[in-house]
Amino acid sequence: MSVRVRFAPSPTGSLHIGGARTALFNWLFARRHQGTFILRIDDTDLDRSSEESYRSILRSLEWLGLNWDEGPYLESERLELYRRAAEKLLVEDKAYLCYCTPEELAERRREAQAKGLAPMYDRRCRYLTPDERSRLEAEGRRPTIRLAVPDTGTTVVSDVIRGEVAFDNATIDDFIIVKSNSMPTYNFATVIDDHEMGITHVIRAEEHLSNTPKQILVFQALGYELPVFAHVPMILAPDRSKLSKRHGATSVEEYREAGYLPEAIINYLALLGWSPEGEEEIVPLETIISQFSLEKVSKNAAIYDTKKLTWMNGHYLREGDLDRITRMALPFLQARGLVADPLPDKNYPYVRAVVEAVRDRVKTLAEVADAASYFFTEVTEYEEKGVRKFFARPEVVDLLQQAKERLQELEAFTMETTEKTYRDLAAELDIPAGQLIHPTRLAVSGRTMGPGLFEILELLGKERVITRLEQAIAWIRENIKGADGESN
RNA sequence: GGCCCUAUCGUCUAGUGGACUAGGACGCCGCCCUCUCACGGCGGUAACCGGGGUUCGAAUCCCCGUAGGGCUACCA
Repeated sequence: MSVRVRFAPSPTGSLHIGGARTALFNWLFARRHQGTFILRIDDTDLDRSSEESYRSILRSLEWLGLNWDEGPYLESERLELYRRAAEKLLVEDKAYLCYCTPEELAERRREAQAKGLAPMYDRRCRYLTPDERSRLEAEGRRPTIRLAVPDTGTTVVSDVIRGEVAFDNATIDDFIIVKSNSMPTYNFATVIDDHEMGITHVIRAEEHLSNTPKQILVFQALGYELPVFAHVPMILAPDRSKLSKRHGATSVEEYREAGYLPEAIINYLALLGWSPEGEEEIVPLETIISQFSLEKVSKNAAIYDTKKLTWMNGHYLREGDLDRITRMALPFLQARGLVADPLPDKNYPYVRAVVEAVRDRVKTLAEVADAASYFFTEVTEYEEKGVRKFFARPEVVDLLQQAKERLQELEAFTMETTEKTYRDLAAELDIPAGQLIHPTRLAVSGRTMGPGLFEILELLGKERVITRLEQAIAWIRENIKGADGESN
């Protein structure tokens, strides 16, 4: 039997990293077994579902490369299926109409808790007489449908990751399967869909483990065959609490906007709760797919660690195909107004070269843009620390002046020729090359760190280098006391 | 409160009774490389939640605590 799995988010927010990992594990499992990965949207909660969330989730999945083979199916478009199933259970007396209102239920729940009792539904509508029923209906009450749960016996969840987990039926409520607005509840719709869609493996977050016996009861009531269950551990925020917005970036879209690469997120997420055979942490997707197995998924909840993700992102940024990285960096450069949008084709090679020079020393696409600014704009200020260190020396104006003159004579302005010029000059002056290099970097970039100086010079080109050198000399003369040997 | 899951360095994890002096990765620290910053290389720091068992032997099996998490909704 071929594998069929599904990812079934509710469209009540953007895809967060926990959901992304659940989707990833389903996707990996499908790909590993040449199965089918289905996307289903569990939008039975009319109040909380939104079109924007739906679009955002699809966008995130696509961006991550978690392509689905079927769907997206919307539960809200499959209501007839749930209605028929509920009808069948009603006819077979496996479910019943309940006329209690939410207010009444809340009140009884509150009372039970006050007495220290388990806040379970008291099943009062389970054995209503026809008279009682028509009286309640006459009151205009809109009923829900509840499953008639056996009060004895146990329901065992057989879970690939956790083994056999037994639940005492007596602890399970006669839970609602159809709401009074005739929408099915999650525990009902999910069962029918999993059955109808021929889902063979239900891979989902651990928060659903406790719901599973209820679903199994529905499977059994409907006479459906059970799928295999696998409950993957939750992903927790750094303070061990459940993930939420107050923990900073938790949605896939936020990571995308912060300049993370999909392959880094995929690699990182794959290692959160699962581990490959070797000791290598940078694992190509093909390897992850070929090695992925539910049995190797760990049981304990994981706390996500942005530091490791960032490290991985830096790796993929450095190693990735340059054209692709450049394309991905482009929006970040444009957002800062550094390059035109759209970028004229003739400017592409320069942007590409800048990205190449800069990407070795940053970890995100946003940082690529930050580190590249002076390749696209004038240098208007010099880093304070660098000024003190390199511009404040009395001989610096003379040094920059000499360097400028030598560079001016250059025909070919390349990494090699500029470096030779600097090395030779340093040798002639009998000073370490650094004394020339550091002030020059500050002069042409405004910064004390960055790519190798000669790489910068070649990229900037002779004209801009000379101009920036002159500007720096003027700036020093104006701002640094006693900078010019002859002025006092 | 009831039910369920989980428990190895700060974090992600390897580990399925002897190969454990507990391995790897991120982070952090140091050194090397070097025009700076990174990269890279080398080295270091750091963990089996506690208590009882079982066993010749326990990180590994069992029990009890404790801690964290989940479910207990006309949310999913």
